Amino acid sequence: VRKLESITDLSIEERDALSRLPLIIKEIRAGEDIVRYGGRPSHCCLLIEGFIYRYKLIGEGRRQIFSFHTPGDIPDLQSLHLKVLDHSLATLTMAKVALIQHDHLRNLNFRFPGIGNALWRDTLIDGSIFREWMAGIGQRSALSRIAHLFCEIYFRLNAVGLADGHSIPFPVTQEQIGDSLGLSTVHVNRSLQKLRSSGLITLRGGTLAIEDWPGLQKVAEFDPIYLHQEVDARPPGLQ
Amino acid sequence: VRKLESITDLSIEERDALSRLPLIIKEIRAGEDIVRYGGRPSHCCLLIEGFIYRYKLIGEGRRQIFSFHTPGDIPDLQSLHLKVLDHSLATLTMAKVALIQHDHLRNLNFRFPGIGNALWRDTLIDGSIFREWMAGIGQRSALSRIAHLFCEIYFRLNAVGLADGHSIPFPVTQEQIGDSLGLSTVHVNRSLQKLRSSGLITLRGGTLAIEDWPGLQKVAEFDPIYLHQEVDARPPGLQ
DNA sequence: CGCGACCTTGAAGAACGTCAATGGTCGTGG
DNA sequence: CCACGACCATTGACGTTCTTCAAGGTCGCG
Repeated sequence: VRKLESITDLSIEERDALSRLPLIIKEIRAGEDIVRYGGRPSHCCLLIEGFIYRYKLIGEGRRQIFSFHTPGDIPDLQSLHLKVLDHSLATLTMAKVALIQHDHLRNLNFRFPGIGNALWRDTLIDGSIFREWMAGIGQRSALSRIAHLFCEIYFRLNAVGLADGHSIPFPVTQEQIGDSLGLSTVHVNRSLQKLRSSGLITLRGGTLAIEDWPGLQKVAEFDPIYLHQEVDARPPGLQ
Repeated sequence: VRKLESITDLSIEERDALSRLPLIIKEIRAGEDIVRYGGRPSHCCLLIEGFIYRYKLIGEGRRQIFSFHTPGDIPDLQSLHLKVLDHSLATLTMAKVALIQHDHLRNLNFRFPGIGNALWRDTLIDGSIFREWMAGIGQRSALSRIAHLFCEIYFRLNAVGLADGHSIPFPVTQEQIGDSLGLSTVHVNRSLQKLRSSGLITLRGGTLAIEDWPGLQKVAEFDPIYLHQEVDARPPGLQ
């Protein structure tokens, strides 16, 4: 649970206070909304297990996905300071989340500014990732965008120890990939085939395998600086 | 200078502490970088006068602009917690900025958690705007994107009292509009002509006039919820 | 007056979207 | 165990949006 802490920053024995936070554990089925656009949540949502994503509906039947989240993330930390939610949060797979009351978190921030800063930092990284996605959607080709998404997800999962060699779980449909990158399903499909036939990746049954990291990174123009990883920023596990 | 405070949140007489902050005032010519990608600034930059923008270079000769900033903004507040800058900051016009040392700000946050929270909130709104832009670039047509940009800028300028009736200063070239929305200059030009001939706007010599707010808002599908304006969120001045 | 920065215009083409149909896989229920 | 349906991946044909290239045109300024 407190792997969140090791991700963002080194804390002292204030992790003691963290571990005493009252949590409400909740299981949610795949494909359900957790909180909705316009809502005014009174809790934050720490992801313990599974995958979730954030999105917003635009006009008629169009959807933009902003981010995919992996265990340890608190995707709606922002609701601590923004009263009304400007997007929705939904599950990709079945997920286990821990709800934390805003009041408790605020109290914690007050008593331990170090924790507050770490959380603040976390929301800033969130923003940095948005910028990178924006740049990708605005400037990169479809092929490059998809490759970039794969690089990022692999990198992030690897950082929290959820990569298995050069493979990661990636339970995202082609439609969802399209909605996250501003592409149609059909075009995602065709681009994926190119990535596959170039021997860069394999993607099947919710598992993504990076077959050629340098090659993929080159197609993606992936530079992980925007993820602001604290520590060694170790290069992905494949040798 | 402390109009920043009225924007984000109501502060007590901690505005006293704010006004005692040591500032370094600096004037910068139009079209210059203030801080660069990869830098490790030790100051934050409060914009007092003029317009500036944030951007990142992608691949060969492509550029993504993330945001335009108006007086009162602190565009690189994030550098307080993220050591290395993942994008650049540059002036659109001549600008006057106040540099504030990180240490001083951190100290202030420590002594007045209320200020810290307000600043945090500010960075969260920043992130919210990124999400909206991302959605726009990913899902909206060129016409709609441009209209949306105009709505946002007008709305923000109006909120800080810089709108003059239905006109605002908008010293942005068509190339820069294109770079911010993921469009080519040529296409921006053609789309602008459509907006003009529909009688929605006029844009000349760095001044943008909204001729038909409801019409523009409709084309843009503009919903200001994402700007998280505190107060009455008064509708734009044109009655 | 002339130069540079910006806006405008036309034509051709690439990248990507839409529509529509087919096939694969998996879980569920008969 | 098999059949069915739901969901997802795949394919082809065709259309649109947007890009690229290239050439003027306008305006302000030294």
